[in-house]
Parts: sequence; structure tokens; C-alpha cells
Amino acid sequence: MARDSRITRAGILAAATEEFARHGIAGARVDRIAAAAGYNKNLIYVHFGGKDQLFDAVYEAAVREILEAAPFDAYDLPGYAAALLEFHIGHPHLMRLSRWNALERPGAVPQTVREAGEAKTAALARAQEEGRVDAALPADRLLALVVSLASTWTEGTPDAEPEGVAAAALAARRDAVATAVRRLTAPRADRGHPAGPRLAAGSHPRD
Amino acid sequence: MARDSRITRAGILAAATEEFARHGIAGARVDRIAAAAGYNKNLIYVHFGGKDQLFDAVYEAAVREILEAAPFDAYDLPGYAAALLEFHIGHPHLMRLSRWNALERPGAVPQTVREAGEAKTAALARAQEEGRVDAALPADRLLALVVSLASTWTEGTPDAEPEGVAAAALAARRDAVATAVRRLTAPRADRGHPAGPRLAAGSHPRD
DNA sequence: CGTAAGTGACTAACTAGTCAGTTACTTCAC
DNA sequence: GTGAAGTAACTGACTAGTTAGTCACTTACG
Repeated sequence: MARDSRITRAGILAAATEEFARHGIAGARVDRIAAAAGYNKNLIYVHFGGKDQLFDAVYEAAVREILEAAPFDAYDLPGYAAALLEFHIGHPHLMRLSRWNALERPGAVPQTVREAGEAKTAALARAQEEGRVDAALPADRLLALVVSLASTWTEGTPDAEPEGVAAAALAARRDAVATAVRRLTAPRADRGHPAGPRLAAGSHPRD
Repeated sequence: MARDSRITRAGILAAATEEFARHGIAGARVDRIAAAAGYNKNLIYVHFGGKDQLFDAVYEAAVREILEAAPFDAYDLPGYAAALLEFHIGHPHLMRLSRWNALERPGAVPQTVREAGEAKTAALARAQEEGRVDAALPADRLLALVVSLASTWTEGTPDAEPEGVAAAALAARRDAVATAVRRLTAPRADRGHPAGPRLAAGSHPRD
């Protein structure tokens, strides 16, 4: 029997990731996590403090994982979006955890995520200034749209399939996302100066 | 005291919508719904059958509402996306209900949603054949991307604000979405598509 | 007075969290 | 080496509070 607390922590974390991803915070059961990990329930309280703090740990680890797996590249946004989509399809847990967190804890964005977002925005703004990314939209808005495109067909959307998609379909979707991001972000030579505020023609869709 | 069962049903449904939108299925409390509606808990079981079936009723009603509020227009996709975003910002409940449903009941897409999606795809495919929408991507994939763009900054995403956004910020986001959708869907003359592509993008995103 | 609408009290099952006690591993005197 | 002592890891049993769902009964209305 393993008596190393690091191994125990890791085992509980793995079981908790599975449980939280599937059922969310309110739906997760501490007993189920302990049973799946093969440890006594009390260890969860000893090692993590409680259900909520266990979720914190799980989510934090998941965020760190995706930040490593899909590094941001302001000079290749289509590639970045494609990598993001591919990672989400291959690791559905992370997107589910993110969605649960957004729904069950409105406004509770982890520090890690916030910082990473700011760094991405800054890098994107730089790329826009250099003329390598279209500058019609400000960096923060553009980034949100790119990430949104990369989240198509992922868990938590109505278009997500319960089971894995065929490889061919996945490739087609990845290409679709890459195409969409390219059209959204490729610099447009004919458009002139990037500073001009030429948004949606300033019309009034609704009055 | 109202003794009309239709009024009772509506009252319970309204309270349940609020509760389910906020807490999801697992997190919702039947007692809370009954108390908020001002009726005895047992009426929920009499009128709806149980917690799960109550959620079904709530979600079905919400879906019908959004289908009415933001009718699909394959010839004005930027306007459609903008209207969708605006509706979601103004009525956050519906997006939250949709996300809860996707997370807590994987693969359980209501018939209404499925049918509406098929109709939209068909209409979009027609618009592509007519050359009024870019045809580089198949209709179903293109539609998913457009809806995804319209879901940026809505509930259930990390970018959603807990409280209402300022009117100016909302307008900027709506225009950003419209711009992105236009770039994604406007017919491109240089693409060498069989159907003669004509200028479809008018100066107004919505009529 | 018959019936549909509504109520209050109840329960069986569950659930997060606690706690006294046990087990295995390390340290160190001899 | 060896065994006593100390300690971190771990366990089983328990509790107090919740929760979905039920049921016998009452109320209002035509």
C-alpha cells in the first residue's frame, strides 16, 4: 500500500477530475471520489480541505495543463485555434471543468486564467501593431472571438457529441476553424490604416 | 387566491426557470422553487411529475422563446448573429439553461432544437447555392461557427461578466460579432466558385 | 355536494464533514 | 541488527443536516 502523500494526492486529484468533469461541483459526490481513488474519504479533507477546495485544485491543474499543451502564438492564430480545438476534443474534461466553473461560480476566474488572458491580449496587440494581424478589432475582442471559434464542437455546446468523433470529421472541423480564424485575422492590405474605426457600419439593428 | 391550474403552472415554471438557470439541475432545490412560486411543493409533482420533468418543461419553453426572438436569416447572417448575441446578453437565463442541459445531460438535445438546426442548415445551404453566402465551408459547419461567434461573451463562457455590461461595450461586441460573421460568410469573388458570386453585403447588417 | 386545486407533515435516502483510533514507516539508542 | 518510540498516513463508524418525493387531508368553486 502506497504511503506517499504525493501519490495519494495525485490519485485523489485524478479521481476528482473525472468526477467533477462529469457531474460538476453540486453533482459530484465526495464518497464517489474517495471510492474511485481507493482511499478513505477523510483523506480528501486532510489533503485538500473540502469539496470546494478540491475542485479548485482540480481546475487549477487542468488550466495549467491546457496552457502548456496549446501555447499561444499571435503570429499563427489559425494554428493556435486548431491546436486548441484538437486538444479540447482529445481532452474533453478540461472544457467541461471550465464550463462548470463558469456556471456554478459566476465571476470566479482563476488567477492563472486571467493572467494568461492578459498576456495573450498583449501579444496579440503587438502583432496587430506590426501589421501581421488585422487590426480592425481591438485585441481583447479579437482574442475572445478566436477562442470562441476554437470552442465550437467542444463539450458544453449543443453541438458536442457524447462520444468521440471520427478522425476525418475532426480534421474537417479543425480545418474549418483554422479557415474561419484566418479570415478573421489575416491582415487586409486593401483596408489601409489599422487605426481606423470601421466596425459594423454603425447601423442600428434594433431600436 | 388563484385556483386556475394554468396560472399555477406558469408561476411554478417561472420560479423554476430562475432556479434552474442559477443552480442547474443537480443544484436546484425543489423546495426553493415551490417557496419562490408561493405554492406547495406537492403541486410541482402534481403538475410536472418531478424535478427532471420540470427542467424539461423549463428548457423547452426557453428554447421556444429564443427561436421566436431571433429568427434565422440566411441572407443576413451578421444581423442574425448580432441579434442572437443581444438576446443572450439581455436574457442570460436561456444560455445558462442550454449550458446546464449540455453538461448535465450529455447528448440530450431537445427535438425542437434539433429540428430548428436542420431547418437553419437547409436554409443556409440554399443561400450558398444561390451564391449569396460563401460556400467554402459546408452549411452545417459554417452554421456552427456562426452560432459559436454569437455565443462569445455569453453566460457559461469565461468571458461572461457576472453583471450587465455597459451599453457602449455591448454595442461594440455586437458589432465585433457582426464583423466577424461578415468576413466568414460574405461571398468571395476570387474563390472561383461555379455560382456567379454577386455582392450581397449591403451597408446595413439587418433589415 | 362533487371535484379539482392546494396544504402540512412526514419519511427514507443521502451527503458533507468529523473523530477517535489503527497502521506502516522512520529514527535512534543500545 | 533490534526494538522502542515517535509520527505521518490512513481507516471505519458516526452525525447532523438536507432533499426528493409521498400521502392523508382540507379548501374553494361551479
